[in-house]
Amino acid sequence: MKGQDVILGVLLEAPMSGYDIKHYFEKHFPDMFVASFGTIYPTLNRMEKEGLIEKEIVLQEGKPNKNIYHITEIGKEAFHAYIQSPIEPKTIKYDFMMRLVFGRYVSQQQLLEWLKQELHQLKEDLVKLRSQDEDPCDCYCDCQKLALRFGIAIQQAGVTELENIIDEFENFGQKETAF
Amino acid sequence: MKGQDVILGVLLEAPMSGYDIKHYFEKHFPDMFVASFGTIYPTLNRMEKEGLIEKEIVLQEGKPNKNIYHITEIGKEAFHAYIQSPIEPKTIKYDFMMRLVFGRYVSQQQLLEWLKQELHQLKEDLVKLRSQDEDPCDCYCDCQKLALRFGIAIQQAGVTELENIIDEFENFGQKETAF
DNA sequence: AACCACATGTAAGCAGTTACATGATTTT
DNA sequence: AAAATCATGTAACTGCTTACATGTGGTT
Repeated sequence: MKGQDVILGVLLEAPMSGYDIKHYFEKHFPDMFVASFGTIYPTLNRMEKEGLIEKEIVLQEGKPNKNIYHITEIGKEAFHAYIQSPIEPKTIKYDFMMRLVFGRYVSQQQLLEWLKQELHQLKEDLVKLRSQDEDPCDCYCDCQKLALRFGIAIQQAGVTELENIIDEFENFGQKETAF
Repeated sequence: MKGQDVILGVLLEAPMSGYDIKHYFEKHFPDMFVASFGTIYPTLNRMEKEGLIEKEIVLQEGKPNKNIYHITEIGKEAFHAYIQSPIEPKTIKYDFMMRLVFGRYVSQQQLLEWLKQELHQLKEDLVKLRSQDEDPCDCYCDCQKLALRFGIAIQQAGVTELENIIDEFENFGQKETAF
């Protein structure tokens, strides 16, 4: 799964600009895929050259022009090649987890700060996912609801466990260093 | 967090070869960090040149020689620079989740297969984590136990939710297409 | 006979990031 | 006056992957 595959997937739903695509990613695929403009724009240009997508320049007043891309037949074929390929194993780079593993090399205060920081982040993400789940504007198909539900379950578990860990830490852990 | 930082972290615990480091990663950091030999060996060579680590060649009989690396003072400083830098946001590339989102473009059979496949994978990973948690040979510090506990909680939630989803799918979902 | 574990390494390539450049409009 | 939103793009770089090369000894 690379940028191209995900871009084709969203263009299958509706024609969009690179700018739109990035915001679509951020809204609908948090914790699934990240892409910066530096990836999206060059990828779109390459895809257009290869005939996977076609550009339509939309003139706007007071705003820069938009390049609206729509998927071609060749693009649809490329998407189906992806969707029928074997699922790639997930890859995670979870710095917070690494910090935990290396926790013995920092102070208890530092560790607690990290825990609280991560909890804050997880909670924020969870709120986003839930609001998306309840939003009737995004007319999700059942599959998208499934993905959302799966994501929420995992996120919720992370929040709960972190809360427990922080609780224990504040009630027992800190004392060990304090005395 | 890049390869170098994690390598320094494990060398802080014990001197190791590149081969050992990879296996250490796989055992202790599943779902946190992945690195292939193609990353590890060149990184180790670069780090040696920069004076972060030092090599000791251990001759072995019947086996190839080993390059055992140990961390230097400069290496320890580099590790502390990492551990005191702000935590990087986690990055995930979760193909399975993407497939779910794009699920409407495939058959119900395909979707169910994906769900079962992912459940199998998650369960396998969970078993690994649990066996590590119970293994007294790896004398973990409290922080490592915390990391493990956090990882297990998330993994367990994924397994449970997927099982529910598959259950519902087999009892209701399939009928819609079958009749 | 084939394959896996042990052990290290190189070369080519790729996907993606960061930082920069441009520039109007709207909000704080 | 400053910052954010809208909108696209390039150039330099980096971190990593894939595939290959090499070779012994033990297992199936």
